[in-house]
Amino acid sequence: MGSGLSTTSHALLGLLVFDRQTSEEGMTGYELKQRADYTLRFYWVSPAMSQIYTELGRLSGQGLVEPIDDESGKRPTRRYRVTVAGRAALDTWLHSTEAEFPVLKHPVALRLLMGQLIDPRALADLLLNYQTGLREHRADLQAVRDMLGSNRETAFPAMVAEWGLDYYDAETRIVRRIADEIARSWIQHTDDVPHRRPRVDTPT
Amino acid sequence: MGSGLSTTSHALLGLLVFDRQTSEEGMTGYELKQRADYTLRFYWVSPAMSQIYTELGRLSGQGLVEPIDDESGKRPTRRYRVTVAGRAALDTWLHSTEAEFPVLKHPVALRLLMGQLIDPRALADLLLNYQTGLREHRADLQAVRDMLGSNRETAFPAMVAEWGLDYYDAETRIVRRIADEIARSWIQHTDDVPHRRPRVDTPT
DNA sequence: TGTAGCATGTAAGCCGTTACATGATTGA
DNA sequence: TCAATCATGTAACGGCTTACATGCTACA
Repeated sequence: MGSGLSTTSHALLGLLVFDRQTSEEGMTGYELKQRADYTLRFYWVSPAMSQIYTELGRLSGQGLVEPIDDESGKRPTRRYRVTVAGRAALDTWLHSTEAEFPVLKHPVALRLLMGQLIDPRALADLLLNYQTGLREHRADLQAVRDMLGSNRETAFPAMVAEWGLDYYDAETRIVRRIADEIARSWIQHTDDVPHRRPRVDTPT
Repeated sequence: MGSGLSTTSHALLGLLVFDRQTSEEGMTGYELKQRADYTLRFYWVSPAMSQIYTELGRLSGQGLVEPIDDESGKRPTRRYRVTVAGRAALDTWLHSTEAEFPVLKHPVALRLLMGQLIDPRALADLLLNYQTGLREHRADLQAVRDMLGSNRETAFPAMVAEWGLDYYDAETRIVRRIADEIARSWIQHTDDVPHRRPRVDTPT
């Protein structure tokens, strides 16, 4: 990364730029975490609280964000605001670095790859659980999309939310098809499935 | 993780179980890396060589794989074979741990989220490059799928490869739609979008 | 009164990468 | 002979998580 900042740093910087949520200026680490949980997790990750504070410290050290000690509230908190340098750093990142190809870590597909070693019932459960997870995630993301409405300022976040929804829909269709396929072929040859009875003893 | 092994460890253990590629018994770290590059990267990650050797050392230490010093070839190499305990550990992992929900790190979606800050031309490039990447990845995965043929032993890997292909197809459709949408709305309001360098108003 | 949420951090440690180091074999 | 590929590792370090530590505020 040109400036020595990770993608996560830039993502947080981006959240900070699109502040507009409270009447206060800037955001606290806590608020940042909430925002990350709300949206960022669907396309990137939601860093741990400790990581947020660490990044904020780093960004602060580079002068990309500016801490404002806010005593006005019921309790003193530290808010962070993007500086001009921070805004410039984000622009540079957006315009002069290539976007890497997405990385997908898919434990369900990984297990299905070894489907031969999995008990048919466990396999069915695996896909069923995943379908449930998909429904839940989709619902959460739908709430995000609804919240965004349809005004010009939120057009891009809304677009990305819809992208995510489409992705979940596609994934749901594919998994349903696979589950059906497996169920069918299981019924057809319950006699010769090459599955060894799983020894559930502890290794070593 | 029950046994203290990472998902990556189990993934490598899985590759080792479905050995069947050379006449030799077991696989070298190098071969394992090739296999990971070939398939694993689509659903999980392909660890660095150094990481492969580290994992092999760890698995070896736990008695889950067994090193075989092979002097028969032109040059001595160390092959690794899954032990009975290793096979049991994989079974345990597959049957008694829940599969987490997939994690997607999507730099393109992340940038699109901040689309407002991106120059329209750079934005178009971003999506164009991604579409190229999708085509390339799809072609690589198609080759994997073709290689797998349609016999009983490769049914699961083939299923997962097709899943991946469907995913790339869905993604391609979505991105094309988004790119069109952006192009259309850009043409519609070229009046209120700065034509040259985007000096979007600084917050504050 | 006590629990959930707000709020901020430090420390230990894992997972994984890049860089470094080494050397043999194959084929243009 | 020179580059690419095969082959195996160690060292330094970054990014991120969990666990730990602290304390205030709202509310049931």
